[in-house]
Amino acid sequence: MNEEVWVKVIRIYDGKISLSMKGIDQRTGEEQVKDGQGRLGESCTNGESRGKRYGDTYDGPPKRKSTMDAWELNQMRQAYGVKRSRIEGKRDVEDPFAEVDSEEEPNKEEEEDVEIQLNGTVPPFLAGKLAGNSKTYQPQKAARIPDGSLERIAQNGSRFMSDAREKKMELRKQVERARREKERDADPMKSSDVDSSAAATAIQAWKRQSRSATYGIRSHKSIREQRESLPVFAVRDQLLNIIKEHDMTVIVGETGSGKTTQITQYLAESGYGEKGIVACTQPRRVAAISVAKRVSEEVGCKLGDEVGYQIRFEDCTTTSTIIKYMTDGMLEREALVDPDMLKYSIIMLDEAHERTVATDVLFALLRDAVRRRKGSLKLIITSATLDSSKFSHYFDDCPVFHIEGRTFPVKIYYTKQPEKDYIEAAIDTVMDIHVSNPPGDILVFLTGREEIETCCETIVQKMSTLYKSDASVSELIVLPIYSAMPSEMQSRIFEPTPKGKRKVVIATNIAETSITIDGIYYVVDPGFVKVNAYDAKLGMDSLIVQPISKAQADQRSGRAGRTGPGICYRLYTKKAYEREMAANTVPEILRQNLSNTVLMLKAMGIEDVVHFGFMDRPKEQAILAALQELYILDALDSDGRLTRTGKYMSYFPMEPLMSKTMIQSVDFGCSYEVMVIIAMLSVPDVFYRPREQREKADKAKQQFDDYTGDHLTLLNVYEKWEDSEFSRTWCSDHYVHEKSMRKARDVKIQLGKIMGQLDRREGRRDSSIVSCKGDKEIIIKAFVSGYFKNCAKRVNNAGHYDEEGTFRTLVENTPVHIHPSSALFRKGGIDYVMYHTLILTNQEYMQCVTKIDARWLVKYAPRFYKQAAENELSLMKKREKIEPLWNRFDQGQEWRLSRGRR
DNA sequence: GAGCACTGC
Repeated sequence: MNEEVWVKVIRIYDGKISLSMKGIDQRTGEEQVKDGQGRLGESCTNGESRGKRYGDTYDGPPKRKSTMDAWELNQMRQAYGVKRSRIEGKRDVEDPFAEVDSEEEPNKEEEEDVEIQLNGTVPPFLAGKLAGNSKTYQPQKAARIPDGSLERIAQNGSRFMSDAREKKMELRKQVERARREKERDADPMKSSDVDSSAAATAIQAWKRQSRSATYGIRSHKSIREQRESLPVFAVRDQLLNIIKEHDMTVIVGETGSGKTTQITQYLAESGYGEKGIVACTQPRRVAAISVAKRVSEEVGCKLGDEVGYQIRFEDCTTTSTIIKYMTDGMLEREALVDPDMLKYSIIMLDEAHERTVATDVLFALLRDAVRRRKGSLKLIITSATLDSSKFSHYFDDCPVFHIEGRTFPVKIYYTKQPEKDYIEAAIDTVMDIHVSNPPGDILVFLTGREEIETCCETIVQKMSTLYKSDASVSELIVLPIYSAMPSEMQSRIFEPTPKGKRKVVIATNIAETSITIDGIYYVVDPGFVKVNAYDAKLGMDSLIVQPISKAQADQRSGRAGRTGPGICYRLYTKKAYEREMAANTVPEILRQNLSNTVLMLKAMGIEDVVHFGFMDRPKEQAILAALQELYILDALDSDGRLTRTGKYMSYFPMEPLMSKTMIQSVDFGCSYEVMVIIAMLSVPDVFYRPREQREKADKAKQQFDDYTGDHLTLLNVYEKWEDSEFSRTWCSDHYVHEKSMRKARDVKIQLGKIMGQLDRREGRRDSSIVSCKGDKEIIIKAFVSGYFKNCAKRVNNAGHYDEEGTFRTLVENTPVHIHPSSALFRKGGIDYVMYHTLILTNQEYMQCVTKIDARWLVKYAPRFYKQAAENELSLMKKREKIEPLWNRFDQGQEWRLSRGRR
């Protein structure tokens, strides 16, 4: 009588086995689940309670539904042994993801044996173009002579640093040993804190220096006197004439010329403000805010009235705003909705020589807008001396206007011989300056946090022995600064130096442009910088130490001449400067993943991205890789045109993988959770880990760890912070960066707003932001549907489970490892993982890792993955014979996986 | 059992 068909489902998850029954009730047509004891569970085909899609017009990825459904139907048929028509009738639901929340999935028994293969997706519009070249893709290098002394030093690194590192390791081992012995002997109630050990306190000595804050020197001149004393004032009329006669002008304004604050005012005064807004872009937010503040004081208005600023989370402008300072990224996003820049009568791209990606994109967009608007839009580009002719040529051979700067002369010293060890040389130079030169603070440029800390410690140690042997030596205050440092500590470098003492600031690149410190008379420049070299083929970031460019070297030495004549000690030879250094730093756009930029261009209606009018065109392969990525994400169709999904993705200010995940999460019914996690992923690392308190910090982090991995760990952190009512003390108690958390909250709010805009666009009445209420698996599945490209399997070279913990990426088969900071580090029972980024340091590491079920890849990325057929060899076994490729060679059969090695 | 230049939307 009862025609129910029940199937036994064995579920192996996290090492536990559960047994349940699954079937279809013939009377109701509902799918049902029984637990191991035969009790009836909740129906699981009903997708209604899940989040809804963007209304009924959402068309989704065109081929996905059918492919996926076919596969699923097949699986169900095999598992259930039910007639085709019956299941298909049941599966005929609107929502392609109706099944995603089912507790049990068919075919669980095969979980351990799933093999995943790449489909070898090549976008039809790129067929043939990807051939071969990608193998030869090399990231650009800054140094001109690869075998020069600088490049050699950069590659070998500092011997001093490695020795210091070894010593510290040894010290830590000793401390650890002592701690263990103490624990064994003494009573366990007594805390044996590593932090209080003598060794640690010695290292700590320099950190305890602190001083009361008193700020800067105020000028006694009136605002008008100050304005008229600036070099740019002398050429005011001349400059306005040139701008009047030409649509585009390049201005070479040296530091201290007053161009940033004055030119906008001149333009407003001469009537440009009546036809539209006078805009001025800055590469950094702090610059936009502080300049706007200064100018509003000069104009004598409230900030936000006639003079305002706009940055990502803050729009301080009104309808009466005439002069607007903004970040370049902000203007770039405005170009999405208003490519002709109709709001503006004149736009000044300030600090253009810094060549941020946003400025580079704006170069081409604004040049076109100026040409289209025929005289009603003007463009000013400010640049350093070195590129002015290149800039002029690019902007239709426009005039170049020079404004002298107001800085003091800087005497430059080079070393006679290349320095063997730049850290040691830097330390010695600082000590030398302090002992034998007249007063004036010192600024040292190093490449990273570790170098800076070691350098600080060594100088403090050396100084303390010096004080003892020579009482006449004045005190040297040692101050580190780098971006990842908490802001309270950063502000210490601005405190004026007490009389009779000297300050040495040891900084990264942050002091090159972002931060200006008063009172610097001496600059020590070893000539190196840490840069990100992005490998487009592997999708891997790596931080490498490189020689700086001439422009950078000059920028650094210029930092000594801001308050008086200064001296710059370059720890390299004059020959190295002249012959080995590149003239300019390689623009960011040539070193970066371009998928977000390409998506924006496509969203602006620019079809031929490869031939877009960049000033420095990125390598074709980098653009093609971006196009391919966008195609895989369904942001582009098979002709390379923007899809609806792609359009929606472009509304989000983040990389495409994230925006895709965000959009997909609505269908999965967990958009709230995904929104929080994405916000957390788009801010700098939230976990604070001072090196003297590592163990405490690690313990604090473990409280948040989720067994599935780091994505849900981040969610935990945010929710706990929210529970604490966004408390600052909660952050410091749990070793969490408050600055990052607050930014994450801002991003979350912004994401919510964008989602709301999408809802309105789709005419939806209910919000698409829905919570899955603790269903972890759904959240991870949503991420898989966007991040399927970033997955790895735990296998060794021979294709077996790797005992050492090596994974291999599914796309390029690159060996990678779980980063020690991950919640999954050294955890067993993990076959497949999804990661957020790859970073190359000592090893290739996956950062932010979560374990996944391999079949989700086939289910949610059917265009990209397929399950290996039973009669085929294991993919890993085949790798011994076959080269896995995204078939770049054979246009005719581009859906085939790989090509035999002949 | 290890290491995170710097921005921006």
